Amino acid sequence: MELLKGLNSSQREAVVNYDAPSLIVAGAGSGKTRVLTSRIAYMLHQGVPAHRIMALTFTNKAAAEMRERIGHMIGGEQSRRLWMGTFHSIFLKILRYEAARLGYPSSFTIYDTADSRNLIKQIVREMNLAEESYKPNTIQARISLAKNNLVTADAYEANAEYTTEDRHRKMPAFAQVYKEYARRCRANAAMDFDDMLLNVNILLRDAPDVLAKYQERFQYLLVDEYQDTNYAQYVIIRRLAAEHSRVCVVGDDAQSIYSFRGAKIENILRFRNDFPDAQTFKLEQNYRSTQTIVNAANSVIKNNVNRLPKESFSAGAEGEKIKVLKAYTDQEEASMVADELRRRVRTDGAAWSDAALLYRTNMQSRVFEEAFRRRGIPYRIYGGMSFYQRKEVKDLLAYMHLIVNPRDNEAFRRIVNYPARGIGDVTVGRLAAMATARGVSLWEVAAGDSLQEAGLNAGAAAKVREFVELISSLSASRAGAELYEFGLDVATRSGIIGNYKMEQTPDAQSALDNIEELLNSMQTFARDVVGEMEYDPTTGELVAGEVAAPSVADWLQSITLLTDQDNDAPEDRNKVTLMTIHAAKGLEYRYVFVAGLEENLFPSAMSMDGADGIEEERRLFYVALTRAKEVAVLSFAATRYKWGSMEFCRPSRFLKEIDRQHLDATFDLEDDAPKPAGSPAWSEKTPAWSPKSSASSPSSKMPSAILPKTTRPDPSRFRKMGVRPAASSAPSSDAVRTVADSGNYVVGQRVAHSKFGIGTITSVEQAGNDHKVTVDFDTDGPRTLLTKFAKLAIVG
DNA sequence: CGGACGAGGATTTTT
DNA sequence: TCCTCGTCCG
Repeated sequence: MELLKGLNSSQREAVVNYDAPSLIVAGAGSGKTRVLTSRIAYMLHQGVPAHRIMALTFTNKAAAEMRERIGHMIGGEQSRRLWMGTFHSIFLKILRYEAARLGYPSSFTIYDTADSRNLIKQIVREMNLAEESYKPNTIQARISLAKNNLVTADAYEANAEYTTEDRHRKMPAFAQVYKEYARRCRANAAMDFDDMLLNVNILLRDAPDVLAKYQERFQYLLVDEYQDTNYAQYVIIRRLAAEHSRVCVVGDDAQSIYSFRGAKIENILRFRNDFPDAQTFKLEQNYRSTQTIVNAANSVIKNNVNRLPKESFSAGAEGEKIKVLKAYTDQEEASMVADELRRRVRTDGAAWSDAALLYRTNMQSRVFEEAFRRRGIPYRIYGGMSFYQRKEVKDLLAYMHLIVNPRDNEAFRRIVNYPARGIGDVTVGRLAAMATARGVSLWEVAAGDSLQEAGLNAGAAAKVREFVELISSLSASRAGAELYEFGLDVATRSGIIGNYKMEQTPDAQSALDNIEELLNSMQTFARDVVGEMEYDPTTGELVAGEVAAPSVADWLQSITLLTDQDNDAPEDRNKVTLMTIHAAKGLEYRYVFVAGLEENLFPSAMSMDGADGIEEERRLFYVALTRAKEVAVLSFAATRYKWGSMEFCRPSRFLKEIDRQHLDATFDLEDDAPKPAGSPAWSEKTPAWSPKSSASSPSSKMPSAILPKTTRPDPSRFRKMGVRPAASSAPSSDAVRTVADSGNYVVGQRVAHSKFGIGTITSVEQAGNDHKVTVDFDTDGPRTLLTKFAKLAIVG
């Protein structure tokens, strides 16, 4: 049969035996995605209705790719009806649909990590707790851990073990903070990431009819990257599968790298206990990498105790030995890596995009950026500040959130005085006091007629009313308007655009670029969604036909869980990829460079106090190595700058764990005497879900997302295309100004956009001081753009 | 009330 | 080193 062609025998077994619980243990590069997509396609082919299948993936990108591949195999009509996505995005749909059962409006807001940390900070302040011992990050991590283990605030408070532990950790009031946090989220009609999973569990536990409905609906469950699911996700699966589902989980215990986020490797280790009649399929042949790389990776991972027996092998070429680069400083490391990379790519005639540089922490990227830039090596960085976490984007989104969900107090606070409109802390404090007293939202107080009673003077009250007026009128205009029009309306009338335009700085311009990008995404979304079929989440039946016009709420929903990936901008092609190893999961490159192989960096210092921690770091190293198809190069430095001061480093123990026969090192690793191994004694009686002491100081940064460092158009592009930059709101040369002011935007004019390419203007409209033009792009279709954003260039 | 400036603190990984 | 928070002044 066509679908099974080219599969090896174990892959084929894993595909055709779809009617019983299955554990597919898939080593790195073993064709896991292929098996998963083939299995689904095969099921569809055998007559399983698409709407009976739920496939859970680790990222949205993975889901999109699988959907596309299945579409090719079996047809888009069916693949579109599959429920495929991350736990969060799939269950968000169900949560919106069933929100009422949980006492939420279906328009509830989703708080990202920054939102929830702000709220925690505020609560700690309000409760007058010592900020030294109640660090927001610590609190957040602990709340997250509790939720991931399905411990609600009330359950937490009632558990003496937890509260005793909190007293020891000098946070006796933690349970109260947790309770208040949960209360406030609910009052704001908001859920954080962890709430989504927790609430799904509550829903499935407390609403038997809902449970039965979805059990009936989803009779086939597939879970990818099962080794990285947490307890909450595990219970969801068990609940849904309890009636008659066939669960198929796919994963590799050797690649479990998310325990800091609550992932439980035990889920995959114990699958066969949970489903005693499960069949196991092992995919051990690695089709990705050379024998050297696979064997080297095996030699490292065998140092882990906690693992499923499995030996992956490669039938490919033996390949080059793994080169190890030793540098004296982190700067030199960057230079050596950059030189080596350039040499490889050039001599092999490879593309820059064939190479990736992986590191343990985001902060390591900086020196490499410099080294690459100096050599003119094109690169792109995944990670760092995500697009959706930029201030200007969050501000604009806060307006939309407040409009969609007026109960969202956090959104209210964020924008009530941004851009500055004279509503200060004192005023907000008075509003908040009354809101608390009356048990209503800030918005309700602000929009009510008790401003005077709240203690506001006439001036403050007038400003608040003006703000209320603004939001109300924006809210009213949303009904008739197109998505993009509405977004533009918000950005303009809120004063955000004007505010940045006044600044006339590069930062402000970049903020404007980002706002434009956001507005463009509304346009793209609207265009993509219109005409899509709409299906009932419960039955999978076609609802009312095609989606006519998406709402703001639809759009917000689509972006809240959109984190990274997806943003494959065309200008990012043929560049070296720089990213953390975590971000590299699931990807592959011909050349992989892994930098910073030093004790306390990789393995990270934070992981040193337990055997589990080191094993996870080792798995992370395993993941890093197995990203390489042909060549792996490892590097480390003897000294490294940290917080401005120099530190000495020893080579990572992982280097020594690699079988020497696979290494090409011009020096003796043993020269640098390894530190005595960390004591393996870790506490025996921590509660199953309880954080180890180290787990409570998580990062304050939340990187993710891949955006090019700057989104500014590269001027050289214009030169090459024989065009010149047009209207710019930034200070610009006279020549440029002339182009803009002389109204060169006329119908029929050919123009270039840094992202959408070249197109023809089909309409021009005056919009205040600016022009609103519609451009029919040659490759990308028609779009409405504002010339004030200054990304259009006149061609010719 | 809002902006500018200075000091001090922080860095593991992210759906 | 860089970013965030707090304080001070207009």
